[in-house]
Amino acid sequence: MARVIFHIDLNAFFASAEEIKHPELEGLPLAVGSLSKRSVLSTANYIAREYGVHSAMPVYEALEKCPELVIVEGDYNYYRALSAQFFEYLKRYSTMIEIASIDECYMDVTETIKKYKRPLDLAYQIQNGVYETLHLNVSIGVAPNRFLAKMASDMRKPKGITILRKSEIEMKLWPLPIETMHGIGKKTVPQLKKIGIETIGDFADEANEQKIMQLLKRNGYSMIQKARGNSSATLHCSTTRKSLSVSRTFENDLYTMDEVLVKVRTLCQNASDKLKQESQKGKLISLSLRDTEFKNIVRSISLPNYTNEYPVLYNYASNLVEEYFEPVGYRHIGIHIGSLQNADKIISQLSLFEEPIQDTQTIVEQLNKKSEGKYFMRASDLIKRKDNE
DNA sequence: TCTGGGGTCCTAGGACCC
DNA sequence: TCTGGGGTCCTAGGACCC
Repeated sequence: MARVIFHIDLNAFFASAEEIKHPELEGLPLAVGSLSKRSVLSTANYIAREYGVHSAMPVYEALEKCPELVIVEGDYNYYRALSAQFFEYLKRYSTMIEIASIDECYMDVTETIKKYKRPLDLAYQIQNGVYETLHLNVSIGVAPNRFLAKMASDMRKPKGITILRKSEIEMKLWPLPIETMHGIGKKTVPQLKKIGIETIGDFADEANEQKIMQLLKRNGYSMIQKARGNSSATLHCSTTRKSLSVSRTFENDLYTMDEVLVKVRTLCQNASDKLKQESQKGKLISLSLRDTEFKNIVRSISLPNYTNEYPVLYNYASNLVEEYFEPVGYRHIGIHIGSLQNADKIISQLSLFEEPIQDTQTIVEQLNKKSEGKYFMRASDLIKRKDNE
């Protein structure tokens, strides 16, 4: 049965949120970023965009394009709270909501829309309702599946409502340049152009199918189906997070291991705080290092137990640092915690199989004992020893 | 004065087990 | 004895998105 999917997108969300907080800034070119020298913009309002300023643009470059640009330091707790209100408001229209990011979601309104005379009435009601309740503008795409709804909401911004029926894709979707296709990024675009794919229509064309499949492998098939209007209408409404990360770019590059360890300590503390706040524990820790040449390495290790304790995280993270540090100059460090589980669930799983529950204190003591007399121990050795015990 | 921070998903090779 | 195939886990890296 055909579904009706809305894709709802908050327009220039962070910038609009700042205009609510600071009404005096309305009418000025405004961007949210950070004032440190290596920062880039998160969002620019539509006035700033007229100067060619856009998100992910380095601050210095944005100021070259628009010297009068007002840059506000981001207040992400405030944005998260506002975003939660936005999704809460939408729930009155349908509980089948897939949150795609802080400022956009998909909503299955197949049932809701039956109560409306004209299908677009619901979209207008939501658009007006969000503005009246939260003073935020949204664009809405209306389509039979997720991909088309997303493409539709992108077609008119800000404050647009766009319907994209499958019968209309030849006219409305296929003429668009391939770089506007959701899921095709800046690495793939030049490769596609090389084989003569310039538009979404070219991508959907059966004559190009073999070439595209060769280039994009397995992913190619589902992308081709999307371009032909055949993507899934099933929403993923679960909100369980799978990983969590904290990272920082530093104003000055770090050249010594001690400097790196100091930063890693703080990042692990932050990661631990966030995990505890959400009652999550992780079983995988990764350290990412970006050097002055912008080369990234990521080194990870599976932990013997789920944890959210700072001493444990730091122990493994510092082992990774000591194992892989090179005096090349690092501009960015990240700590990533994966394989997350709800903390309560872990306990019940353990007791179910009657495995010994090792409390954090014990682990820390063991780790400390093993490190005695040594400058450091490789994380992999720790795991091996654990397995042999 | 080059290029943030927080996510998701996919691929691919090797280890290891049966 | 010269060599299989399937499944799963671990690790590294990369593309993409907002």
